[in-house]
Amino acid sequence: MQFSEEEYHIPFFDEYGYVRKLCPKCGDYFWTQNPEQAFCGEATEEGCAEYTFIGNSPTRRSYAHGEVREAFLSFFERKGHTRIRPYPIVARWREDLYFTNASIIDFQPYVTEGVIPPPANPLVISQPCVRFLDVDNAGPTFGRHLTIFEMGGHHAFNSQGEEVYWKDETVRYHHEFITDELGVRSEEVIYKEGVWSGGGNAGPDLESIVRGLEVATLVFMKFKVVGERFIELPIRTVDTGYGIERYAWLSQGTVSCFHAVYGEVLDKIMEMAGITGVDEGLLAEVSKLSNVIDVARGSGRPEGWRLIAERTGMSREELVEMFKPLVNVFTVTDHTKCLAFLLAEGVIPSNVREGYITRLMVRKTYRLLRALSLESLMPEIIEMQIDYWSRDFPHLKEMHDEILEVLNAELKKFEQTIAKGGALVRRIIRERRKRGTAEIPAGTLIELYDSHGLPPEIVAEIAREEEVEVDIPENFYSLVAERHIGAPQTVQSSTKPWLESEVSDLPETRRLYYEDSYISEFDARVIRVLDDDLVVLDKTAFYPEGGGQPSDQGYIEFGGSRSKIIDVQKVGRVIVHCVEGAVPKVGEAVHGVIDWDRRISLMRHHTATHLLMGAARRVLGRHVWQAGAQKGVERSRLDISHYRRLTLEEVHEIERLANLAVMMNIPVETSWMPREEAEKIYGFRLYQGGVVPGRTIRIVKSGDWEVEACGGTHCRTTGEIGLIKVTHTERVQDGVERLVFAAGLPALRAIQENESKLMKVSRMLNVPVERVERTAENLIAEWRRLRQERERLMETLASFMAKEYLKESKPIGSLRLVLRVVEDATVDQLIKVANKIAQAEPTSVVALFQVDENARVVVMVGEKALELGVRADEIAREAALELGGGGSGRPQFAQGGGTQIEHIPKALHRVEALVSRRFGER
RNA sequence: GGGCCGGUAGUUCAGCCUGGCAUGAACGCCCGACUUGCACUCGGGAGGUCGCGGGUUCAAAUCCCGCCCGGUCCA
Repeated sequence: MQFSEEEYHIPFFDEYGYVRKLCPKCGDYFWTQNPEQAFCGEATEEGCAEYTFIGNSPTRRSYAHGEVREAFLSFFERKGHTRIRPYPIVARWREDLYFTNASIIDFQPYVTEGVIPPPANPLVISQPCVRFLDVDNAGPTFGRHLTIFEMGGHHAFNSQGEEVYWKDETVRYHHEFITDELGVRSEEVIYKEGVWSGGGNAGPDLESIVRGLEVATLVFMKFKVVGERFIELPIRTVDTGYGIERYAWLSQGTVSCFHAVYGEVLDKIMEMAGITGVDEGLLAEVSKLSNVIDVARGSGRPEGWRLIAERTGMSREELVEMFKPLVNVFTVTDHTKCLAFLLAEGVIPSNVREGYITRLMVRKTYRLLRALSLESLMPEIIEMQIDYWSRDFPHLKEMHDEILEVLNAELKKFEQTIAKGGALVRRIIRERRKRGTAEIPAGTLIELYDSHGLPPEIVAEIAREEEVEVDIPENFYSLVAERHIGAPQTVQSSTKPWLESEVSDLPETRRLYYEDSYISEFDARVIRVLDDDLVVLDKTAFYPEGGGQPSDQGYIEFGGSRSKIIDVQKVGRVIVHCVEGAVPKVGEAVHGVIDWDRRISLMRHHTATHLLMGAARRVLGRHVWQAGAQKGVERSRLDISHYRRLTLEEVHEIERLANLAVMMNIPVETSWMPREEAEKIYGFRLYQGGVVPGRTIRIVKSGDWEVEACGGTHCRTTGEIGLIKVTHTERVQDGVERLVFAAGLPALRAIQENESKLMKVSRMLNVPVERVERTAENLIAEWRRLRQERERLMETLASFMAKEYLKESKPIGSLRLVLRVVEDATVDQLIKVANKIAQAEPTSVVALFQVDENARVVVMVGEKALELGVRADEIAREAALELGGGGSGRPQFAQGGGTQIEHIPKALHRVEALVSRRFGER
């Protein structure tokens, strides 16, 4: 996709004498005031330019990170923009993203699609953004890419009725900011044409480039992307992104962006890593070319390496060796800030979603620190980041303890993984060494990573200690990926998608349950019947399934008949009832009655969910978020994010606090509020239940205990819940704990059921309840003692039996045959006896039979007999054959058996015949 | 959400593929010898519902199915 010149040719360019040129290197069009400018001037990977601001700033003065932010925000405030506070970096209000990766994300999709008005128009914001996609670039590119950065955005939302500003003004604002405000000479600013698309939207954009560095992208979002086609949006959005860190870098002209932004944090990490006296001049040369060479990996464009060799007189290998630790420090500096921010917003490292990304980042940082021998200092570094950044983001300081708690728990886990894996690797090496080959094949390497989480570098490191070299295949990670292809993706089928069009012409159903959640009977009129069992009414008190609350049930009466309502669903703005039995006609009046026992129980459970959520946050910490919930009539469940298994004490405390909230009999207030107002008052913790669409949202507030955006039906006061009992907890995934609980009468029932069980046990033990525990302990101890006692007796008995049986043995040649059926014995016992006989008499051949529903035979051969060639497995097999079964074992010991117990005599005879035939005459 | 690995003595594990004695291994623990004592070393000993529940089989730690618990990779 490409846009025509027309899309970019704005009056500003003509007025300022800009000309449009085509860059022969990267093939992009750009606008410049300098007719001599040959290339686009951006330090791209293609090498259209190099950084010329290093040690040579184009701005009037140098700006610290915070100064750029403030200069940007106040400049646009003066230009009539309203300053907006930044949103969270965890984009909990969106289902398609984990993190806020641009300032416009804050306003998608509701504002950009016209569902709700923007908080201000135009507005300006400096939004911290997280881009995990850049995780491998953050560091090696000297700070051009960062996993966490601030995006300055001035946004205008233009609609038919409200035209704010569009392309020309946007570029003029930007130009004024960069020239008048920051003092960059106008002819140094190049605008490069581009096409932006993302999040289902698209539009032309202009990138602003100064001395090789792209410092801003000015996007004019005007299309919705549907398949291959671009459809004009009703709202045209000015979506600008100013790289706050890049402006700071540009203005300071430091050797890296990290030097410009991270101040004392970078200094301290450098100091910890023992990196001192880096040749600034050399560093500057490498930095200037960091767009075309990757000094950490030794990769990049050959002409880049040639150039750098010319300027520095150093080879690629020398440079890599020298710069690798430095780049590692950059990467660590970036990642630890990102982690501090993520953990501050309550992300728990886990094996799913944003938690997994966070875990990956913790582990990568740990590995890098390990390479610098600093792994034990990771908490300290994170603490430095908290300290440094809380000047601008005070919530970091507030979450200080929880950030470190979660981090330490995660580090401990990883250290355990490594320790366990290390032992495994050493075992594998020893095992292979025994078989002659010590090296570790690629397949094993992949399995170690995939199943045991051991990165190949760590395996190699351990192997080196064992003096084994490991070859890591180039395409290691694609080999891992190969193991995962063919895993079928389960697609959830949505229920009756065609239904929406069938009812979209109908007016919104009046929701009586929101007017008064205690309405249990109502009169209404049928306005549509579909499919012979789906009924739409003009108004209803039946709650449709939603927000984890199941639909109501009950019945409707009309014209003398009564039909059950078995399901209620919301389709768009219309509520559809699924009827069992006779169906009313369109226009008919119906009387609806809700199954009130069911509904009131659901209401108790729903309100109880909110109270438990509030309790969990109080007991476990503010990192706790709802990760899912399902209400039921008898039992409900609430999934919460937490970094370790809940202890019984914690569960009891949550239970206690929740019931305290019940006893306080707090009024539960529900109200409809404009989204932006609610967010302002209560913050984003409103969205515990997940995404809540719409311009106004329903707020359910239980005093100071808990506030959530929620569409469910609730009790009037918390006291109506009566009782909350957590019946069970489980771990649904790493970092998510499930509380299963009951509210109201089912809670009482749960307690009574437990009591019944306890009483039953107490009766069985014939002791009072208070003594049950002690008695059970005694019983177990006694059972243990008896089992050991029995073992000893069996042993004694076996010795005795062995002696007796040996006396009655029959000599055959030089052998002694012990052959008999033993009454009331177990196979284990027979083995013991046979063992003792064989040990006492080396010439013995023992075949002992045991009979119950089946017959079994144990055969044991003494040492001498074995030397003579008696084969226990042969005897066992032949005897068992006679019994209609099979047998096998080793020459010295074997067993067999069969179902035909009537053939025992034949089997006995066959054993004797076999032994005498083969060994009789000797 | 899906894939893979694992659950056996207090701990780390072997045995499982190919069903047939858990005389399992190492460390730890207890007793004894050596030693002033400790450590080391040597000798002896205790310690197991083989995660749980079904099934197949004469016979299951081992094979099959389900569940529980832990680890790990991917989206």
